[in-house]
Amino acid sequence: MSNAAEPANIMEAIVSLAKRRGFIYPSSEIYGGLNGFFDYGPLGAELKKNIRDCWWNDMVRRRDDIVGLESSIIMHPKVWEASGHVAGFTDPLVDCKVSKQRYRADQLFFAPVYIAQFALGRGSVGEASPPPSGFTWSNSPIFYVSALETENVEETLKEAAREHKRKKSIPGEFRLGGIRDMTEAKPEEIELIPSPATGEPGSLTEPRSFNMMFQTNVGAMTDASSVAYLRPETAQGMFVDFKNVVDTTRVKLPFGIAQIGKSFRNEITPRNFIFRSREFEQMEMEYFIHEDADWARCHEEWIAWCENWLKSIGLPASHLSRYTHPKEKLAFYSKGTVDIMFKYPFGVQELWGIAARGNYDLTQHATASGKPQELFDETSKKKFVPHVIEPAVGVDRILLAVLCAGYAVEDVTDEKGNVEKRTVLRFSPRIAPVKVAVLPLLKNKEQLTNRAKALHAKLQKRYAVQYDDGGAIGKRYRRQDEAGTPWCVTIDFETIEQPGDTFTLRERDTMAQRRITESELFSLLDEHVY
RNA sequence: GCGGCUAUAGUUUAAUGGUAAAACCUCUGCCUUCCAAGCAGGUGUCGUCGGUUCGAUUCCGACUAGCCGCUCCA
Repeated sequence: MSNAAEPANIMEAIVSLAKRRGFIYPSSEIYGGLNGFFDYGPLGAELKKNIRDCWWNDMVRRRDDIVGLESSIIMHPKVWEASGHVAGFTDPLVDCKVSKQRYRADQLFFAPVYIAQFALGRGSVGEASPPPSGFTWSNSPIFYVSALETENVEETLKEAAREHKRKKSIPGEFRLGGIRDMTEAKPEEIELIPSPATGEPGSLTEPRSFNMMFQTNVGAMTDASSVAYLRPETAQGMFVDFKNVVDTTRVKLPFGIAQIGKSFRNEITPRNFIFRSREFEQMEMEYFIHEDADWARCHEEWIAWCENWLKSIGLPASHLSRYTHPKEKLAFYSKGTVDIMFKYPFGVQELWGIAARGNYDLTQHATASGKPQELFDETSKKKFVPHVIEPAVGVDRILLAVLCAGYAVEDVTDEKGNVEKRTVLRFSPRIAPVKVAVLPLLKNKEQLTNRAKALHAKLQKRYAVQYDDGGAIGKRYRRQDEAGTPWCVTIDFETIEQPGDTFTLRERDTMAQRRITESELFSLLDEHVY
């Protein structure tokens, strides 16, 4: 059961297998591909659908307190203003071309420096304190200084100015012009501002803003009034439709609204296969609770629920861990966020975020829309805005996790003692793209193929199954191993010659074989596929 | 967006300034009584565009995509 693949190459092997077996293709490949986008092939589409269905069934259908929703991908642009995405998604960045350092423009401060000189010119500049008698300030800045955001930016900048004066032997008093950050720099100033890394000007780029929301235009006109965004998260749909759900579905606190759907983020660096892509699918649920409810307990319950759900689709507990966001890094409205982490081959990464968001979102939308988002408390006779616990997970990240966790290359020793490699994807039967493969032992015996086709047709009504009569039986077993099919049933001579109508059931993980009847097979599937 | 490395069949890899090879996979046929058997066939515009050259898959440049490191990840 050893994992023969080198850890360093394991992602490469998984990407290669995913392509070869039809799980995942690069998007638009015949045109050279498109960075950050992927297509799901026949097996990938089944796998992904199964993950969605498991989640939807467990989260919505098998609970009495959660209802489903499908909101539109393009929503009113004001939704994203209220949610903070229009402002908060813009992170202008500045690069230093020499040191290759990158800074957030709003965290990189600069100031022009003026030097006292004899009063030869036409008066002082700016709003500075009066110059010493007999001197006036230089008309234009002699040089610029810069500093990263610290507790005392002004002092740091002054220190930098003193240092520069000393190095360049510039005499006289100095004063700083207004301190600004790089987002406020004029184009002609960029060249003059020194890089914090080198201390020399000329290497900084203009601030470039990376708003991660994809923009489009709605309607025939392409102007400012038609701008709309592809949603960067599905959550806002649940908040915006909160009152609709409350008014039309008889839900009572605590209750949740769940949604599965595509979201879009123009990521600067898509990386790690489908882990961070620009078009991805989210499964989010907003669980609304009373403002006086014990949110911390509810939060913990949802974290545990999510962990158990991940285990139920076959992710090993050994690969799961928790990361609690430090208080000081939380958004001001957040009471706490815990990420369930997964040990991917490329590192331990965020899989499922469970955030206690207070009533921030509903309050924002109430303010922005002018429509109160309140419920009435019959006990206290007061209106209140519910708080929310939000478990948010990416389908694609789960799919990658089950691919990585299930992938194994084993050494198999045959009867003659030869060691061969067996590649297998150990998907849980719940999510496996193919539940069972139906194989006639031999292709050229009609009795076998007829019985096999009949069984296949019967299974096909309820389950994703495959019929395969190509090549030797061993090869077909291995082919199903690579597709992650948990069981194969082989129609052999015992099936048609012995009483009992039994088949060979071959298990993927152990390669063990046993006899099984048709009704036993259906019971087996019924037990494990739900 | 920056730096380094890379791009040959579906996959993994060769060779070569004179238009390419192997294995595996896949498909068709034959054969095959339980773990990638065998035989016979089929499937390739060397990522794209341009430059140098009599001639470029090979050398150069740009672009696109991938990997690694920065950066980013509300």
